[in-house]
Amino acid sequence: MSIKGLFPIDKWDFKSESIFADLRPEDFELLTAHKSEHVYKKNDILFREGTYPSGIFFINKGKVKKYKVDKDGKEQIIYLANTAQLIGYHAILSGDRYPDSAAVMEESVITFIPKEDFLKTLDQSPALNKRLLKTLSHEFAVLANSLTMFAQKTVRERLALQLIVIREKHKVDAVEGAPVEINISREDLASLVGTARENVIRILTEFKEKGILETKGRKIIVKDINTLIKIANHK
Amino acid sequence: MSIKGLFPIDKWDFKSESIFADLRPEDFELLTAHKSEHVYKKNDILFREGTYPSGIFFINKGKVKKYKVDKDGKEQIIYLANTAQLIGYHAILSGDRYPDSAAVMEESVITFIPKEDFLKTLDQSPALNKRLLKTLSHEFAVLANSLTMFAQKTVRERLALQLIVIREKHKVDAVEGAPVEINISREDLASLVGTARENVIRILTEFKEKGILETKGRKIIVKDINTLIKIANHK
DNA sequence: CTTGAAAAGTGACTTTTTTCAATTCTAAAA
DNA sequence: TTTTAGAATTGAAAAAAGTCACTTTTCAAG
Repeated sequence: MSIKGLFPIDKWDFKSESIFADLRPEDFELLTAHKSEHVYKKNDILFREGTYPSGIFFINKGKVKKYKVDKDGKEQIIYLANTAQLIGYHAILSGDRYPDSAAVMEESVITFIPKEDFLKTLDQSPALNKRLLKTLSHEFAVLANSLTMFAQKTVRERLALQLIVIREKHKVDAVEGAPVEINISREDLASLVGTARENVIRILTEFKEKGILETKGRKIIVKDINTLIKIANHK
Repeated sequence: MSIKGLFPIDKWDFKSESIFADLRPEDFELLTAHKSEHVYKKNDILFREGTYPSGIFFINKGKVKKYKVDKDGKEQIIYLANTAQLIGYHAILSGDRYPDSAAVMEESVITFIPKEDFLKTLDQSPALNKRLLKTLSHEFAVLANSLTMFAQKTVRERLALQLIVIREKHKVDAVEGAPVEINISREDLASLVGTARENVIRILTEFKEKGILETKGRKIIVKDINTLIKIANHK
């Protein structure tokens, strides 16, 4: 997935290839033996930083934020996970506690798979091992990229970049052809970009005045993605 | 490794448990069948971002920086690797190109293991698979932590934190009992902290005036680690 | 259709960080 | 020991980002 060749999205977001794509039927059987499905409401919490993991979560449909909270309660969003993505496996693999929290951003349908089944499947499936190694090292590269972005880009550039990335993500669940409406609170946007809410609002206003985007209630509609790309790449 | 219980270093740095610790002898044999050892000089480059990986590098003794360079040539250090650490495996696992570059920071002895041997060993060793999954997910957590730090802490706080982390790393190769001399250019320090060199220098001067550290030529000696910890944690 | 609480937006001001243009220092090589 | 290039340092000014106090808008429950 790329925008005019300029913007390889998988440099900025995790590949969406399914982690379970090449499992043998018997492995898939074992993995999903005790799965359960739930509908979560907005703001429901899937897991909390510092607790021990009980299983993994597959997002059938919806949006989930992974975030960390610092001493002052300030939230930092690490990643926005979408429909068809799996979360919560890092802690199980590392044998440690969850390094971050996860909360549902809009009503979502999510499948839970107990830790034991995941680990058992991992023991008997070389394909799953290989796939997870690939996924994790790719995720690492994406995160390293984010780090560089935080260290070197201005808030304005980071916001432009995130708007592009979020818009791409929204496409997954969007109606074909219709303009993509980005539905995210200014607070979450600020937390994703790593700045204050007021700052985000000011820059959004500037973008609106320049015709780069429009708002419809609280939703954001990108009108001029090329300028947004230019801004994100500037420096 | 922790400092007064306050500061779990493995939250800020990768575990130094050897990745090869629990390999069977025959797997270790296969892995090291075609290894080669070289002495690298300061500023030698091990690999460059965007190139295809040819193997993995084990640091027998020395210091290596992993970094990314942006369009303007500005360098961002992602990680400082030390004696007994392994680098360059992410790209091989992801099946992609190197996401960052690696350069030697001081004369270093480094063992090279060809990609083919690494992959073959990976195919026949469940222990290596397990260990790598554990390592990668831990590394991911550390990087997520760094990201949060970049997004939420001031330059002053980040510099304090990095000084603590670097000092811990220097201990590995330091003479027992002697004061730890941090040997890093202001430029590299700035690149690690994600700011301008001048900014680093000003804050170092401030720390010096407050008796938190001393300099000996270009080397930095931490005198009051507790204050440094307080500064790093403030917010 | 109202309405109240949460979210969004504004303005003024402060602090932090960057930038640029010097000058001084350090360490390695001659 | 001297030389000298690269590294470190300093000062001043501009720009970016953060903070605080407040007003307006939105949206969903009643």
